[in-house]
Amino acid sequence: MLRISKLTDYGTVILANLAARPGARHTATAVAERTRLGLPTVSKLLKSFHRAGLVTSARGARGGYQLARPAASISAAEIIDAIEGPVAITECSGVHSACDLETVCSTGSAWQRVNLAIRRSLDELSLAQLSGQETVLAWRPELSPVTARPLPAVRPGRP
Amino acid sequence: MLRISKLTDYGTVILANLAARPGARHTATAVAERTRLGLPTVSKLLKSFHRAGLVTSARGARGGYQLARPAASISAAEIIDAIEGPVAITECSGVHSACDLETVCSTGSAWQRVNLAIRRSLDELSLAQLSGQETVLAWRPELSPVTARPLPAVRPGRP
DNA sequence: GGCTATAGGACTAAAATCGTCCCAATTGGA
DNA sequence: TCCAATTGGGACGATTTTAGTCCTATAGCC
Repeated sequence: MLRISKLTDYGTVILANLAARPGARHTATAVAERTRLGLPTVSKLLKSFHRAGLVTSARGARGGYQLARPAASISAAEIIDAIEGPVAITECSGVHSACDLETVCSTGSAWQRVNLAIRRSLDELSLAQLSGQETVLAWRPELSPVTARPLPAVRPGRP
Repeated sequence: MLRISKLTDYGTVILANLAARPGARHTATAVAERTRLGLPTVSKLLKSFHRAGLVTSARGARGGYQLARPAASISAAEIIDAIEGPVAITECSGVHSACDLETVCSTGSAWQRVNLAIRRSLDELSLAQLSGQETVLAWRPELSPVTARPLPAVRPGRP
């Protein structure tokens, strides 16, 4: 366990999809088609990303979304934050803890260190890396239309 | 988000409690009283720890549990594994992945690295550290009977 | 034999997550 | 100017996960 939610996982797929053509505007519908995810889901996630400032949007006809910044400068931590809120493996380990006995709670401070370590590795992982634009181990574009994601069938339970 | 479950959190409290007197045998009832957790919950968690080999047990009258190993050699990763199963932040990032297109999925391999980083920091954190036997920042024993946990009131929703 | 414990699993209740839908606001073009 | 396309925000229901309880069986001590 200790996993990111499915929504976050979808989110990375969606952002990776936008990252494939950073200059263009992408409608939620188009992204949904390319990723094989449900339109409502894609739409919802793009809204979250917009609120978090990771994508820019344009309304109306000819509207759509695009990355607000280069994929290399968007971190996995930001993606997770946008959808699930700040990373905190225990109640006490977040930045704004509800637990005011924290200074007394040695268990808490130990978890804090783990939390920081996780946070750090999440900060260091960029969308560019997640989308396979960097350090690609195996890249076979003929297997996926836009991103390097596996085919829909291998991810059971997709919408 | 990205947090361990409440049960796992309780689990560390329980193990820290056992670690306070490693030589003695502790009944589930006694641990429940000292930790202020519900007996059924404590009992269930101790069973899980027993199955995972983290504690030894003795049945019958005068029975009880005790740590199978020194607290310094039990890692946070083992505790989480015992209760939640192996750490894997995405479907694909576990050791035995269900996704056989993994070699094609560059997104997956990037998450794998994060997963390993998390795993590593969890491996390096010992129960001794979690229970405040090492690197204690603030230790005020008068505030807690056995462990360095905060008082019950500060953790809303405990059983 | 009777008391005290753990062992294992079934079961219920509560909570978080996921996915969908609806309607308002905005923009471009016929 | 009106219509079609598109995002913005939130409400809602369904599903899944997580928590917590309970019951019965088994094992050891006195």
